[in-house]
Amino acid sequence: MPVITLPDGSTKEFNQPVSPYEVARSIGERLAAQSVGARINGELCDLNTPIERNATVSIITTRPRDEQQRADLLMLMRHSAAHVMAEAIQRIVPGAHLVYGPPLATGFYYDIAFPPDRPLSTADFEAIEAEIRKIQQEDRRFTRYEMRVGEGLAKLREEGNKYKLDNAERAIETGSERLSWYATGEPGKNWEDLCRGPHVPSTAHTGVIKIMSLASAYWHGDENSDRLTRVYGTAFPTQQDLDAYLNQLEEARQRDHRVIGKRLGLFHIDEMVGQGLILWTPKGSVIRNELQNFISHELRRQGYHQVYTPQIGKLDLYRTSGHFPYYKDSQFTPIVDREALDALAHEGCSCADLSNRLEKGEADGYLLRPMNCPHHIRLFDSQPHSYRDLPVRLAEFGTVYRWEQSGELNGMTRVRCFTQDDAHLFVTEDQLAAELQGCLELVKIIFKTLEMSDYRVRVGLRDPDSSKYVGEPAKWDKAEAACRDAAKSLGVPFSEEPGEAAFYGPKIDFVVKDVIGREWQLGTVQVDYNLPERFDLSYIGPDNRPHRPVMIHRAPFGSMERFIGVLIEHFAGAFPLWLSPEQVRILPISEKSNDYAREIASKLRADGLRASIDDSDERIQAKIKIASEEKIPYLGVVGPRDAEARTVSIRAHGVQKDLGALPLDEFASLLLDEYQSKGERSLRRQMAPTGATA
RNA sequence: GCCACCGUAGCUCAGUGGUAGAGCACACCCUUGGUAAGGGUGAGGUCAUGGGUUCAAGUCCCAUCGGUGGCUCCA
Repeated sequence: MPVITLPDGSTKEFNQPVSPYEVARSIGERLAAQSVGARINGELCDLNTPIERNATVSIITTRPRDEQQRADLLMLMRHSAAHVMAEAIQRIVPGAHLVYGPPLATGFYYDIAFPPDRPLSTADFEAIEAEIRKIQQEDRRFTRYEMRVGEGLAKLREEGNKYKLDNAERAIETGSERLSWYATGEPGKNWEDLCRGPHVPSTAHTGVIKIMSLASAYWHGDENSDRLTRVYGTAFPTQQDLDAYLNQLEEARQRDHRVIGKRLGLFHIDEMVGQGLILWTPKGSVIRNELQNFISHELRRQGYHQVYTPQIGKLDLYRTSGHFPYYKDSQFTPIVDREALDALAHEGCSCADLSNRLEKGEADGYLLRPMNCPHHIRLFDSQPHSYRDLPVRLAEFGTVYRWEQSGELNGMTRVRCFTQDDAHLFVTEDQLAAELQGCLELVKIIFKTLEMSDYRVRVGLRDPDSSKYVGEPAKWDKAEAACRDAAKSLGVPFSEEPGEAAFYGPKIDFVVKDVIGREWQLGTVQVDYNLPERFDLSYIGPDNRPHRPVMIHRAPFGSMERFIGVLIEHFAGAFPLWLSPEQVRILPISEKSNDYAREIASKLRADGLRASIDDSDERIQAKIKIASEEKIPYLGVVGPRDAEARTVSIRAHGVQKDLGALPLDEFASLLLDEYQSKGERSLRRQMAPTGATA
């Protein structure tokens, strides 16, 4: 006799097992008609899952009441939409083998193995979507049936889809005692798919489905395994929901740093220079310089020493550090000097030989540096150190070079040459905790100054099953504990992720999302017991004996390129005053005021502001429009009235109106205050106290 | 690197085998206008590059280069 507890706390008793659908019907026919699934004791289930014991039941309908219900609805709908799409695809390409089709936060995908002679193309989308609509109109019920493990495996073997067989075996490994299928309609007669569910009641409940894109994916994510075609789609309850989503995607695209970077002329990537190599325009360079000055200032306060080291070093250096053997495939090829190369050529050494010898250390060369740490380590080690010297903190805006795979390159966020705001701290065991915290503090200062709050913190630990890490487990344990403790002291939630450590040590990463939802690691702080070992670093302790220092690698911005890429998206190109390439533009109403405008602009420039003037013969409306599109923070409009009164009429970016006039000197000093304070939009606030905003 | 798609004027894009287009930007002229685009004229393209098919290629095929979305990788 199950007693069903509903979300409002009320209960209903039934004298036989019931389904959520029947529970819904007992409440009202309309509810039942809108129902698509349920949470039974918190678990997402089919609408007709039998409930035999007392349970709490929450009905999921097409009219969600809260975020959780909406998420559940979308999950059910999209998971089911993936089936409908797969059925449609198999109607069009009968030889396609299904692999795996999960729902996602923004839609769903289905990995499918297509016959080599019939790959899927975007040209097929229209036909597939037409089939999808047919299947939806057929309104067939999602029908679940189960089999015992042995029986089920036999069925799958007979069907000859190795992928599904593999899915089943994996399910069994994780403890499933039965295998389940969902037919869209009648089992044995209609289309079906091995699937744990749950699903909506019928194909008519799968919402508005749109196929989004094609991609390739490796089976089990293993690049040596089969290459599958991943078909991405999405589904929403209504056309309006879908349109809103597509609209949102388009808006995100307009915020994309690659789009804004081009439109505002912040950086340039040139085919002739090379893939993944950023050319910083004068405007982009202003932003980078401001950020570097900002961080340099913080570093001086925290007792860092700035150093310069070369972009290149001997291969042996990176053999010692481990970078060369470990990351050989993602570095630029070593540079072998001319004499050595001539000699090798003379003895008939082939390219393969050379590569082999370089790898074995039988030939030497230079490497464009993939990391700055080896240089800093050698600099540290060039002098004997007493414990009294420590911590030694060496900082450098160090440019590094990495051969990223061409398919990975992405605007400023994934490049082949980038500059880290890098530093290496050489500390005693006792100093480690405090120094780690100091590093995290720095990252926090940066994120706060730039009003970036939407980030997550990841503590990257080693994967105990992997052999890719160097060093003794005991040291790893110590280092991981230090990272965990430091992260705790940060006061924000963090996740511990095994397998995310660097090869030489664990790390604390700050991860942000770009406009299309991809995650990028920015700031990072890493504890390293291993490189000091490899380079045999030491300092003399109070006991007059040598001790091994611990190293901290840290880069609060991460890479200047990536950080600024993300920053462009964060501000949608409308930078705060201190970062704006052009801070203020003076707009004369007509040619008659050009002289006064020039006078103002040169005064502002003399005060240290980045000021320009628009003395084109456009009308003032056009000048404002143009400046607004260029996202200039402040505009000074001047006409004869202002010239007479020695004032400037002010506009702020994102504020749709004239903020009134200020005397020239006052305007300049307010701008300077705002510039120096970084981030406070004080002038705008002062001029528009009613809270006019973007 | 892999799969799919894309590459036409500085930018955004139209152009399905038969004489290369539009808007914006740019140059010049008119306009001297007080808060989100005044008007006119003009210049600008070996249609990414190289091959091929064809009487004829921006358009079809192949290769290369570059980009986009994913996958894999990311010190």
